[in-house]
Amino acid sequence: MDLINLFNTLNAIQILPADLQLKFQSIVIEEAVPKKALLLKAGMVSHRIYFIKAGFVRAFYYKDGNPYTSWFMGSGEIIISVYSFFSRKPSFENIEVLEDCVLQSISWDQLQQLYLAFPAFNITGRLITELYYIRSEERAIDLQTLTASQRYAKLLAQYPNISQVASLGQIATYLGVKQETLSRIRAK
Amino acid sequence: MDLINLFNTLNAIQILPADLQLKFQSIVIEEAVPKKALLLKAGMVSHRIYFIKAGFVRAFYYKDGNPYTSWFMGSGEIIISVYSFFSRKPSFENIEVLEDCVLQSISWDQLQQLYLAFPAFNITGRLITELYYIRSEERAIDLQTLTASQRYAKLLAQYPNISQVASLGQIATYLGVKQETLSRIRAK
DNA sequence: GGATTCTTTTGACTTTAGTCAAATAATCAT
DNA sequence: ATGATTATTTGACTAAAGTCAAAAGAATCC
Repeated sequence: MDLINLFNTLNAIQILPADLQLKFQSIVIEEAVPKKALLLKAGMVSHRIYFIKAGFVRAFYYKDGNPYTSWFMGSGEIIISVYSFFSRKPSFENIEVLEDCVLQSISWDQLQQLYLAFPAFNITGRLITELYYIRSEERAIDLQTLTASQRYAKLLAQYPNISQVASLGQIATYLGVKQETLSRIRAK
Repeated sequence: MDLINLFNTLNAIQILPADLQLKFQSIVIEEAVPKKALLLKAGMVSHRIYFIKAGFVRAFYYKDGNPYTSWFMGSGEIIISVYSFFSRKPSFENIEVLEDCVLQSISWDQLQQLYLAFPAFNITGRLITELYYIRSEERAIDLQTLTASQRYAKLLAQYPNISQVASLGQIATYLGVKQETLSRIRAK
């Protein structure tokens, strides 16, 4: 299996030794997941940690009956529903495929075994958790300090072709504005 | 030293065995910290994890020269600048005492020693980290889904006498509105 | 391929929040 | 205590975002 992209992402955090790379080769599974599939349903426990080899996904949750997007992720990124995956409790959010994906993943149990067998890999694990934490803080800071159009510009810089894969409404709830407002931000 | 409140908070997460309680007795230091003191200055690394026995604090950061409040914490709560404390890197945020405090704390090194000597305490540590993560996610969700006055009502429910210790401007930046707007929210 | 459904845009209007300035209230230092 | 400083409130106005409804544009399905 071609794990080059996954190794590139992990090596950027901390270099993976050769024996750990071999171990990955033996446990990672790869699957093609079509648009509209749900990787995680609210109420279920997140069991797997995924790497997006190709494709695009979003996470969303419901509040007072209305859907809100929590985040988007594209190829080269690692996806989990952080709270559910680490706490082993039911997720409040859903993860949905927006563009046909090739995903590579391992289970929570396999990850724990990697931590036991390769203690240095705990550092990578901790750093990934920190990256997620920082991302969550940054999101709150953006909502607190940026205007709606600044947040939209930032999202576009991160995912330049997001408009081709996510709907106006999905992007609007991520930004915290109504879709009519986002349409007008785009127009100018 | 009176660690009853601290033990109550930790026991609510996971029961602390007697020998660990004794260990705490020997390493926790208690200090009185006056209003306006800075527990952490941006650019410095967060070295200690504090328990607020009494008092009130806030964390804030600067963006484009303007201060923004990240969070408030009161007695019975555990405070750290999560990112800096765990990553051992300089903090982007400041922690400021808003009301004279009695703080109990241990250092990062001591915490690591507790993890080594009492492996089960890792679970408490992980749960505290999760609580912080959830708090950060909840903050983003509130900014995304609630109106300014709903956010203010929620803050008041959490810290009913916050107006006595935090200024209008400090609360306003936490809520993501101008202080004139918060003044008008209060008026009605 | 054309009707149906869903998504996005536009328009007119309302509500909410921001801006700037001045007035009032509260706090602090001597 | 009292004058000075700082914090909060209020007013009049502007800007931004929300609401509701309808029209235009895309995508999808027999």
